[in-house]
Amino acid sequence: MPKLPSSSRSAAAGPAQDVPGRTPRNRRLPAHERREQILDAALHEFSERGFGAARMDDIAARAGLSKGGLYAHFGSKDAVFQALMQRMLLPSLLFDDRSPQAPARLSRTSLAAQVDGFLEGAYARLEDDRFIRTLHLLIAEGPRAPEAIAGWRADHLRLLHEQQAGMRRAVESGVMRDSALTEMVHLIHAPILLAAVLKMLQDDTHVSGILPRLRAAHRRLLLELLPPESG
Amino acid sequence: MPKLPSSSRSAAAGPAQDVPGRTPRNRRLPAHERREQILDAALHEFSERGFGAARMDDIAARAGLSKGGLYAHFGSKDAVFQALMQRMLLPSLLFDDRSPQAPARLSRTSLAAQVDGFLEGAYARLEDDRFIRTLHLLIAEGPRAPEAIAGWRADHLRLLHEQQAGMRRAVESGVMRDSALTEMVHLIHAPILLAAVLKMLQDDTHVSGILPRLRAAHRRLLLELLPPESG
Amino acid sequence: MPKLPSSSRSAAAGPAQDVPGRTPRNRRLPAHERREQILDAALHEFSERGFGAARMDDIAARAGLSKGGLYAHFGSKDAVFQALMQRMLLPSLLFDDRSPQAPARLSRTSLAAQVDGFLEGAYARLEDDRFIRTLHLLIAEGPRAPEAIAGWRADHLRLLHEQQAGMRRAVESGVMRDSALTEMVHLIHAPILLAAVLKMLQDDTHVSGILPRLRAAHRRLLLELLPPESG
Amino acid sequence: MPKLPSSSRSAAAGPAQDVPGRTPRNRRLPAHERREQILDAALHEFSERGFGAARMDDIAARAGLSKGGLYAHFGSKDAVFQALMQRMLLPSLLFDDRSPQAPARLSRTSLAAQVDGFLEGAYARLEDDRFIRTLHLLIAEGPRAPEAIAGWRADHLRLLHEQQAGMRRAVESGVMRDSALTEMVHLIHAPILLAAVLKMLQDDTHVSGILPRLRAAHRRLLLELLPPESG
DNA sequence: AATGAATGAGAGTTCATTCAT
DNA sequence: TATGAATGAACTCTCATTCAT
Repeated sequence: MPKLPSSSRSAAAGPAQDVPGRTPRNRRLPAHERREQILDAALHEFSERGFGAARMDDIAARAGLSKGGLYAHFGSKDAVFQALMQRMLLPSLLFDDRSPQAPARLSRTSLAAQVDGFLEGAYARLEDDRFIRTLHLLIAEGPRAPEAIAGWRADHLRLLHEQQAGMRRAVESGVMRDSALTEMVHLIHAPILLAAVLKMLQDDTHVSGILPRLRAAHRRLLLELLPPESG
Repeated sequence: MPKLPSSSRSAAAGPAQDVPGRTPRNRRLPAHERREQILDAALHEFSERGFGAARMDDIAARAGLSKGGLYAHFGSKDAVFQALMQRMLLPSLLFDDRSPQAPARLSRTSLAAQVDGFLEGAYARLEDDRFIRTLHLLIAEGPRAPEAIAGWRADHLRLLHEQQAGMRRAVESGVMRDSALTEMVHLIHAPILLAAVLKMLQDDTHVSGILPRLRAAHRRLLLELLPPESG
Repeated sequence: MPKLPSSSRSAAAGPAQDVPGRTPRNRRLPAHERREQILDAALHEFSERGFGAARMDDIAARAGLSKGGLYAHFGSKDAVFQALMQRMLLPSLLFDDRSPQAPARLSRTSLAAQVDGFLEGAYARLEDDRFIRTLHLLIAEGPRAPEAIAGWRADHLRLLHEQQAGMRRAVESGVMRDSALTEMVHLIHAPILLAAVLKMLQDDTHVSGILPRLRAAHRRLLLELLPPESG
Repeated sequence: MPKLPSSSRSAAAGPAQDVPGRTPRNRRLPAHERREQILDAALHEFSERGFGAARMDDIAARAGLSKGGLYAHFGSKDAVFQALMQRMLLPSLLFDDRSPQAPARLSRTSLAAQVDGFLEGAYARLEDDRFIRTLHLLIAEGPRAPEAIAGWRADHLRLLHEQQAGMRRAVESGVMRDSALTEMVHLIHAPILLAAVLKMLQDDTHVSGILPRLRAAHRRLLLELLPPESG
């Protein structure tokens, strides 16, 4: 029986040594750049292995310095995590402000264009590995960083409220129909979250097969329900 | 920067010692029962702390035996996790088969009833702590148990395919309208996943405030798009 | 690093599960037979893995009963070891009394015959796996069982003294020459010990190639030095 | 039956705590020196208790660092053992090259001198505790480190072949007699192995009483058989 | 700022031994 | 006697953190 070293490391996940010293040890980097490199490395390791299983050694190696050097920038593993959460959850990471709102005087054509702009932004973000990793980390380890999460929560609520208000105005001004979607903007975003979770759980080939169809159906949904009744 | 005591244990989760000897050490249980107890305990500990931070001691204590005794039933922490995933994902996790399908000859009334049945089942499950825990664990630690996940994937795909086929038949037979929802059943389920993720991330008071409104809007969405054109 | 299950078990030695339940669980065997079976199993496991690494489970399984059953016969792992040593070191395990001695009136012919008898016995024992295992165990773990070893020591000394006395008489009576070999009988046995140790350390093919040549040279040595000068 | 306390620890060997902090914790030693200290400590512990019963804590303590520090130098207990075997077996363990060979033009006097040199080296090594420990470890735990052993095997065979060839040349050039000893050099070394094994198994007082006599007889054996017939 | 040897508190795992059945 | 679930004390190994250099 081959000796499996420890059991707290997934057999499925490749060892971090496979990507040794991604950054080739640039000495004495400006502190700010180093912090960014470290947080990039931390995002990778945390989302790959989870907070508990990620090792400071691996984060340091991926950031191109030694474990000791890492501690010159962050006082603890938790500090790295908190800082990462802070950076991740800067406004509009999960949602940007391009979701269909209601600028004055909106022709149907421009509504379709706006929907397409929204979808383009949202589904493009799904292709960004960092976005998926971030969301995964948020879901998986969020409860570990309640304060950081609190910031995200507030942000998230504010954005949704703004969008909801915009919807309401759009309906009142007649550029959008009153529908389930304008009643709860959550419904507009739900398919994107679904897609993101699928990317976390299903294999890539299946997801990349489904994504375009999901996007098309999502577009159809929005264009079926958002435009005003007549025209 | 405040120094966190040990850093690898969540500050949010209370220590397991707070609930000592939950099961009062029933000696010599039939192996089958013990396994169930252990998996129950494991679900609790894993979802509370994550796989990495959960301790075999705590799982054992919660299951009412010693750590050594635990190892008589599962050869490793990973094995516990695998078995847990196996057991959890037997009944299709995210969906049951009550989502709106198309029995022959369906009046609009019965479609509404069917929609309500679907929503009732889905949103009731959201109130089940075990469901949320399980889904959280699936998302957070899924990649750790690729084989167990593979089973879930297959299940999930099969169910979706069946539902999609049902939708197609319903459209062809005229009991449902051709819409974004019938084109991609995913869109029907997306709001529920959104709700589940909100439950994981937002505080309970906010979520319980939103949930009924989300459910109402979800219902409205389905009833706006599913029924056939005429009526 | 692939996860190796435990580290205290040699990767080179096959797991004991490979030979599961060598004896097919005969229930309620006479105590004496069971003890013998257990000691056989223990000899195998101890010599294969060493005392420390041998497991009571494996010994029990090899003996055809459960761990609990084993403890009905021996109170502890040490007790098994002690009993094994006792049994192993019954007189003349390592040496028998056929080494060349001096019966009255010994022609040179019969000396050669006696040498051959001695060699036959000694080198035949080298082919006996149990002999090699026993000697290996004696060397490897002897210090663990000082009392058992004490018995062997006494035996060993007594036998050598007898042989030495026999040699002296043979020289005095003129049937053997006074030589290094008669001065120290140890020298007569040394090549056999060498062969045994080689069997423990070198690979079988090499040893089986060397053994006949060693035996021939050993024979030549004895016949060169033991017979009286003239004739 | 007297119950032995823990049973997996030899009653004969004193606990390592009796010699606490043998090395007074020199912090930050160069890695190379530390490795040597660790291997020294490992030789002691392994040979005292056997591989299985030796504890990493004790090895670390004896080497003057903490258990964790030990693992910075060797990845596992097995790795320590392998490295130890490697180091131990570099200089040919059992034989050096001073065994009687045949330099050109060798008078009988110088042959005797050469024999004495050989015996001096061999029996001096028997007084070296490290030699006995090493040999004991090789016999007792050799099968655990097949790769390390492979190196030793090759070495051992090479040395014997060279000696054998030297013997053949010595016989052909007439400086040695053709005898059992020149036919198989093993016979020359056998008494030394016997002495070593006796040191492992018999008590010191007995062995130190026998050793000089064995050495004398060994000398006599060589001088009786090696010199050429004439004189 | 950076390095990496060293620490030390666990955590996972093993296994001799016990004991209810 | 026999079974095998259960115990608990070790033991190996890990890793966040410290600190001499």
